[in-house]
Amino acid sequence: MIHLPSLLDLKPNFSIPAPSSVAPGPDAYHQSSIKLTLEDNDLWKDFHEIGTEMIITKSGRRMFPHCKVNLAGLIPCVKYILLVDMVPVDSFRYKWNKEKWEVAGKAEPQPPCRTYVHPDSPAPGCHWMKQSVSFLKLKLTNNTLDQHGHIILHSMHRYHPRFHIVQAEDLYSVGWSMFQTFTFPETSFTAVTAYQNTKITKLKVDNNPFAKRFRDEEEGANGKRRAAKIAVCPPEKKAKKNAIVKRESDEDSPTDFCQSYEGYEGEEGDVPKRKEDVKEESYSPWAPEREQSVRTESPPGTDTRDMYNTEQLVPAPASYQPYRIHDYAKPPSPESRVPDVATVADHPDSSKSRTHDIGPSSCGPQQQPLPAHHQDYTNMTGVLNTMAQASKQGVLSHHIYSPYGAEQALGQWGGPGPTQYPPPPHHLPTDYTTQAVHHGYHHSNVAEWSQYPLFSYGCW
DNA sequence: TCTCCTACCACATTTGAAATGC
DNA sequence: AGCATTTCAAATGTGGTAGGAG
Repeated sequence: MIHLPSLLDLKPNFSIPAPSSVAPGPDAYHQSSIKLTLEDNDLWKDFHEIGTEMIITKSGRRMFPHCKVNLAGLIPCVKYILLVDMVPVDSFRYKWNKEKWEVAGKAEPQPPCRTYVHPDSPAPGCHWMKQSVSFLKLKLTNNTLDQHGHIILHSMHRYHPRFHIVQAEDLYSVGWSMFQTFTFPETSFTAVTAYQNTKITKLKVDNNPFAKRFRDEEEGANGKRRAAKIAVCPPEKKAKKNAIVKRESDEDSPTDFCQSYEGYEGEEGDVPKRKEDVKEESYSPWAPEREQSVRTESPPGTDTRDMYNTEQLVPAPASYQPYRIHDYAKPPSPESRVPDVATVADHPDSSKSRTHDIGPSSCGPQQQPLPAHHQDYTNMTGVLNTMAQASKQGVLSHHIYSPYGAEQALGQWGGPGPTQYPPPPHHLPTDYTTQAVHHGYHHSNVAEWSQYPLFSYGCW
């Protein structure tokens, strides 16, 4: 069992650029070309600047903004599985005190770690790349006994989502598949059962169509309500909506979300106003964090996106240098066959028609992971050890927070009915994890990528 | 007393089936 | 008959709020 305080000590590990020798050469492996960009990045940053909060409820609550990404660089004919999980940003519990977050003690033991598998999974790369991928239906809960597969979090704790792209034919081969992980620091948030920061509440109300009735725009409750309705859902939009409805999967992230958000600028110039507020007040919801120079808002006057493009499992270093972690799947293990799809909100089988539309039949033979991967893996042994060290100290693994210890953390998957919760995969040895490597993408909100065994993190 | 959590509320949006039109 | 579009109601999601637990 890892002691929580050790996590802080490890933070420097992630601020140390890896030796350049570790960086893959230009012809390293094609996975390096995979790009994952966060949609609504500006909205996320708006929230992040204030200190994003996400409501968690017993029955499960969607995120807002919800995770929506664009993928590029995948092999069109190869099948991939997309997953999201939540990892603690640090080892603290927080409290909201006088307009800012303060550390309120050590984090509670990590609740059962769960991973949300995108319902379209598995699907060929062309499917993922043809349009944005939304995790709208992902839900957060504070109910540790949740039976619905929602992601379980602790209130008043900070988390950030990780996106995993697994090259796998099906969920049962995830255990030994190639995968890459992406994170966006601006998507970090504090799980709460009730909003603490009124600025966050306002931002949510202003941007979330479901909360439209709480907007205090145009005075006059009734007139306002009607006006808002007309503005957000004009006739042509409704027709458009109907078309969207027919589209499949979580892609359904209502376009209204984006549209209302983007269009909202026009209304009373509210968005710029908000930003001004933030600057003027030098608002700092994360005082403790800043004291540590661990992660904060973007430096002024720069394109912060590159700086956010950081693959990491702890808050980004102050330098905001982009990193990526390399690693490779462990050779297939009979015991690690079954991925933890127990945590899937919508069973992947629901990938159904839309996936099939562009299914393998149109793409020719399926490709298997390239042998080159193993070669690279071999070449990076030294780096792997470095990361393994960090992992052993709990940086990479969820279970470091587990109240059950490693074995019991695994055992958590045996809980609910077998039909809902397939057998748990085994952890892979952390020896396969690697040190972060500096990487210089220059795309806007493209996350850096990493590769390491899918089951290296504790919940698997 | 304070902090945090829960249940409930009213309202907006989403969803999908039925109705209608071409 | 088949398809596209529109309508409508149920389901779902939202933040606010009161009250309870610790």
